[in-house]
Amino acid sequence: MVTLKQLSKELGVSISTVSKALSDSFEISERTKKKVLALARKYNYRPNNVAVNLRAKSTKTIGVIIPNIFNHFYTKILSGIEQEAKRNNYKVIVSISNETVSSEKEGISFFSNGSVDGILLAPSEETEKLGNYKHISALHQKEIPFVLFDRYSEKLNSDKVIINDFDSAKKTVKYLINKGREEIVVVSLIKHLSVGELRKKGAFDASKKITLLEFEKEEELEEAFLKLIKRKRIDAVLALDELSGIITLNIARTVAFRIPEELTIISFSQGVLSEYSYPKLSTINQHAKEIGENSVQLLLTRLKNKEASYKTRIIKTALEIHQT
Amino acid sequence: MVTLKQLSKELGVSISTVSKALSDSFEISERTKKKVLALARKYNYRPNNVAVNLRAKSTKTIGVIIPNIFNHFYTKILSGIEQEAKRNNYKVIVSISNETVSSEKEGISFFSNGSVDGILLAPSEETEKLGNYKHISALHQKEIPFVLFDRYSEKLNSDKVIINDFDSAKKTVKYLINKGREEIVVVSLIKHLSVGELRKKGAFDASKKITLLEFEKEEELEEAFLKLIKRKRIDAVLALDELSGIITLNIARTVAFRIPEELTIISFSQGVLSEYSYPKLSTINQHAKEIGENSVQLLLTRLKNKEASYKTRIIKTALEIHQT
DNA sequence: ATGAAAGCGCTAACAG
DNA sequence: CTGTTAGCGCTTTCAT
Repeated sequence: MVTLKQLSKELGVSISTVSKALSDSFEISERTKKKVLALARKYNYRPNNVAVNLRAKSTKTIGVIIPNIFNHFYTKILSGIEQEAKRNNYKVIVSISNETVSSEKEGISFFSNGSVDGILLAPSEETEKLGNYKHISALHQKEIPFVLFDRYSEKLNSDKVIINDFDSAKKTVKYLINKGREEIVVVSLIKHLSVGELRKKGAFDASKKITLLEFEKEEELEEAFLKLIKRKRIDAVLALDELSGIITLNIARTVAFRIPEELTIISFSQGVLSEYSYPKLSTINQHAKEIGENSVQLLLTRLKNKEASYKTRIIKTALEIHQT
Repeated sequence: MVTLKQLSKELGVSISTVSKALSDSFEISERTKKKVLALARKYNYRPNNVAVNLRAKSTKTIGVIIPNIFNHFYTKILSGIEQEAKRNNYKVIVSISNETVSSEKEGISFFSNGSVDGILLAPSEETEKLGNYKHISALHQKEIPFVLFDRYSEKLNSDKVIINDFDSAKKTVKYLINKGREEIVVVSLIKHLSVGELRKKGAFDASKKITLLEFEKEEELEEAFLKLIKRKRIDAVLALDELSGIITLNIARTVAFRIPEELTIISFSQGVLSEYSYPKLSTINQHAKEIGENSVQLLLTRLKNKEASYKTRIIKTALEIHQT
């Protein structure tokens, strides 16, 4: 990489003259500017980012800690983050926690050395399970601004971007009841997540008369659901996560349920899974991309004003019913 | 963030003493080391990464340009990259090209200012379509090492990590023939990708008697495949990409094909889609994670020795047949 | 209109 | 064993 020093030497002017010329300073004569610009272009000069960062004491980089990159929901959030960051001339560094506390800590420490201006973070499942958020709140001491997205805790004081899980589940159950569905089953594989808890509460807030199937492992859910539908007539399923939705769908089909005529399945999701399932699953779309975009916006706002009070943005969900 | 300067001031020693003490230099007395370490811990001192980078003229960061983050295949590669990078104490910056030349160029220029030590890149679909790789080979002039993964071109001289697409397709068709399948259909939605071309050639190299359905849009493929199976008996499908596989599967089921008894479907894939399809699709697993890991390894090797000749690593595929 | 010098935070060669 | 100094590449203040 060519540097200001090299350019200045070749042009026989000082480094500062070259620097000023390149930033089109009024202090520099047109003639010199032309000369400098020409040579800079010839060598494809680009200011060394690291040096600029050191000088500016800012990196124009956002660190993202994401629990799981195989989950299409987070992938969409990441895409929203990346786009919004780029739009604001920020770079994005990614660290994947794989739902473990240890990787999450690693990621945080990875970012806590001036590599990033701020952090976007969705706590790992393990973190939520243990309820220990000290490694995250430690960012406050380090004065590294951060924004939580999707998952959060009352224990954590910070900006956050979330969806209205409680309301979404409640509204969906109400919708099912309105449609005349009477035997509603709620299935879930995300027992340990804060969002799972909220959705469950929302569903039960709409109706006490709900059967709950909540498990940690896919096979357990499969077994339980199969047993249930053999024993009892049901006509609606609300899946609190996409995987539960797909599993329920596939099992219902093996026992020849007509879907959605005999059995309505609605699933929280943002996935390819539901899109390419057969038949297409009805979903509660979580607008993942907007979650990502809003997280970036909140963080950039925070970077501009570190003293402002913490803000929460709630991204609305949309119920998408597929009749086919 | 606390700096060496601040520590040195509080301790009443010089900056370099603090620096040396923290790196456990033999030049420093045990007593001083203890004192320094204690204060450093108290303030949670971490060397400023940007300053270290400037000094070291290396960023310990890898830039990744990925065509599409919604494709599970690339997501897995990214995960492999991230893990292998972390294992070697490198950070990962991500830029998503969305299969467009313009975003790809943006990404490259984004990285070409000293932000990264090297680049990992899978060219966008548009780039492959246009056959113009100048913006990529320009990295050679800029002396930024890069490694291509998954997609590549003869026009590009570089390290690369690829799968043996030609052989995999060929072997799969042979497998089908061995199993007594006679009417084989090859379906594809990745006409414009170099890998699509290779897979197609491989399939035809195993048998000339193949029906080819190749389209750009999902609907076109759906229509054509439906028409075909109504007109003619077929007993095997090789899908060159996962989407084609799923679409074929869903259509075959609407017309009540028994799968895999009557119709074998095998698909190139690395997806959740095939895993949670019903019935489970048989797949040609591309070991995406290994592609990611190998890309990082090749790049790090290159960083150590910029003069070595270019290497190509071929990641083997595995045929995974599901009987259910 | 141009240049010299300082300083961002760090490391390391050199001096004492 | 500790300190001084230089320099990574850049921007900016302050001379000239």
